[in-house]
Amino acid sequence: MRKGERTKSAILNHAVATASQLGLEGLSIGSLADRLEMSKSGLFAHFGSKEDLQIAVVHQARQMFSDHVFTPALHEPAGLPRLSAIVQNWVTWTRSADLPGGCPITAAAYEYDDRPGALRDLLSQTLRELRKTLARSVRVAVEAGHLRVGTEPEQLAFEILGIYLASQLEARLFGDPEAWPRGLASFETLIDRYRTGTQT
Amino acid sequence: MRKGERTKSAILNHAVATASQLGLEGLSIGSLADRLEMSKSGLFAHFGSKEDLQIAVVHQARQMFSDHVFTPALHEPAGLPRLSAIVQNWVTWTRSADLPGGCPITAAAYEYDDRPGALRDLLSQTLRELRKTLARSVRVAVEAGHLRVGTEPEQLAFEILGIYLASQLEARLFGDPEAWPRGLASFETLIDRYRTGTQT
DNA sequence: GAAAAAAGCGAACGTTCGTCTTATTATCAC
DNA sequence: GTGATAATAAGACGAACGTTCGCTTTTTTC
Repeated sequence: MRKGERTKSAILNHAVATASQLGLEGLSIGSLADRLEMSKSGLFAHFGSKEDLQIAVVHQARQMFSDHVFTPALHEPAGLPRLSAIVQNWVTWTRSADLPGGCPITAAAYEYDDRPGALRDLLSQTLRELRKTLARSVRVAVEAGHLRVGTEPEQLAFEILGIYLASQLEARLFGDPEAWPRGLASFETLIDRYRTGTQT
Repeated sequence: MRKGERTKSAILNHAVATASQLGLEGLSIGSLADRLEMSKSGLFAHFGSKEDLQIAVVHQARQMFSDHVFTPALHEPAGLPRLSAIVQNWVTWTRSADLPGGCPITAAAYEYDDRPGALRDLLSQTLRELRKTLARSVRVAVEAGHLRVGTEPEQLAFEILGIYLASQLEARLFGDPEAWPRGLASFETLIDRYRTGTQT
């Protein structure tokens, strides 16, 4: 009852890394087993089907996101500092060595946005929560007086997501490390538009 | 020498539509042949390999992009009107019935951003050109006095891309048609920040 | 340490994949 | 119309896919 969970965890960590590069569909049980030096059937037994493996991968990625992005941001004061920390942590996590293909959640979301099924439903819910968290941070920042009254949380969260998506795409597709600073600059400019006290 | 090109064109149109939903990797010669009611080998003969088929699909998508997005925008006056037309045409094209999975270029770019090879190179070049075109439009808009002097074309093009990516993702993953108006609203707000005469 | 349970392995399954070779049919120039 | 050529079809190939089945090994429990 103990060993199994350790193995399963190791499988999922490798699977998340692979999925970040090749996508959830690019995962193959055979090559995953090879990389982990175990048999196909032994690996397969931990999940009832490939789809269950893919779902487990998404859950693992969600957990990682929570651990590396959200939770550390709680150490920052609520409002704008916390919002900035989330964005910064997100970028940092994306660039970590554990994720050779960048954020596995946005990659999977883009991959499955047109394939109805359990995976799309799960990813849709995951991204909705992510957006809701960003919007909540914006709302708190308004209430704390960091951002102007009238700032639309949903719209701002939407634009932050856009900046992230563009940064990741350009960083990876162009192999241009300057994409991340450019994205963070866009984020700063975006926030400045709504910041209290320094509004133009 | 005539019939073959007609068939090839029909194949590519179907392939682009399929790729917009399932990705370039999701293309399969067998199912494509079934859908077109021809044999696998007959279809295959038009392309030397699957990779060549995928490359042809990207070229076809580029041509479609040019025909539906860029070329019509040339009827608008250079500068801001043309930039707005490009964005508007892009969204309209994305939502057309021929593209059940949205913009095949951004989808493919996200799919291959971590897979080195000829396809990534081609997609990288394609997206660079797209961004360059957007930036050029911004630059012309500045020169025409539509946008403020000091507006950074590259940064603005980057942000427009981000808005597009977020719109497409939310529209398709959430099945939320409001994502497109939200994206266009973000675009308007973004432009307003740099517009001459109406700056806050 | 023995018994019970969990974990992993090896081989095979039916499919589908891309690709190749060989043959047949359709198209086009003359 | 005929002959050359292009276009498509039929079929088989080896490999990889997800999945299933017994069987063996390892781990855990008592």
